[in-house]
Amino acid sequence: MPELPEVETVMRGLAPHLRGRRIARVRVFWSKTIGGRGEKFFAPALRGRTVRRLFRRGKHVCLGLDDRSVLTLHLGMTGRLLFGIRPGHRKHLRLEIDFEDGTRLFFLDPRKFGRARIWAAGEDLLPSLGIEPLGEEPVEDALRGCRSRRAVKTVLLDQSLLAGVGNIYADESLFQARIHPLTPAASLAPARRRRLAQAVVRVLAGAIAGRGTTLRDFRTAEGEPGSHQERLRVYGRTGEPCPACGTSIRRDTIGGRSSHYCPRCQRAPRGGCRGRSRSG
DNA sequence: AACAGCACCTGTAGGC
DNA sequence: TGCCTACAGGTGCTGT
Repeated sequence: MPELPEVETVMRGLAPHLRGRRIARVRVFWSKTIGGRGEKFFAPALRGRTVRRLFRRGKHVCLGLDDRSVLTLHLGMTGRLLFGIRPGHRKHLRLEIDFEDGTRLFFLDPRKFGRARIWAAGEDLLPSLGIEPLGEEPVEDALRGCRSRRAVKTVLLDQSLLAGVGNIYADESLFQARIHPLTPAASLAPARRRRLAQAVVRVLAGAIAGRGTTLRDFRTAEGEPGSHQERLRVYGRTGEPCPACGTSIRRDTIGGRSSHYCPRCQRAPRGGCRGRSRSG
């Protein structure tokens, strides 16, 4: 569910409530939610710590603590971070963090794909992640450095290249850049590569402005849905007319993920779409 | 190296 | 109503 814009929105909602707060108690209700050194280490490492700052890295919400350790929270597909929950949501409660001032943070996660992990002071934080698409390093450079013949859609989802792009925004970016999702990444001409890089940045920034996309589960830290779903052009619009040319939006499975695109605006790559390469 | 397939999980929507 | 299947915003492992 949550991609970069949703995680950014959650983090921004949490920050004013958590900054400067001291952790009083941590309760784990589903042990597999805890990564790293595991559940036994988790609560003792957090108790008594004060949250200094919140930030986001890829799809992780990060809490920087006063001992310079970092708590990272990944929401998986259905994770929510809320300050209050309804009785019906109790069964999805995986983690609860109580602060000394009475603030209570609930981590709900029906599908249990979410993870919480502590990174020790000085430890390399989330080392497998690539660049931040909205950070200093240009997305275009990251794409240029990618020599892969994999489908560009698959490459956009590769967190070790661009951290934070998920299925919705990969499809939306490719549509905006008018690039077919099966185009081999390394075959993108410089102009199209630049167009794609610009599209990724624009799409992500636009989604943050809309406080994220709520298809079903996503909620801000205040419990409110995002609004960006209204602005999606192809994702989840299979069979609807393309907003640019009216052609029916297609949905194919690429790299195991549903992929939505306009077959007219996003032309198939030369040599066919299946990516079958001849050797030589 | 790259890729497909599946595992991890639960909930919901749609067809019958 | 119930049963069944398909599908879901993510990631990580295994085998080919």
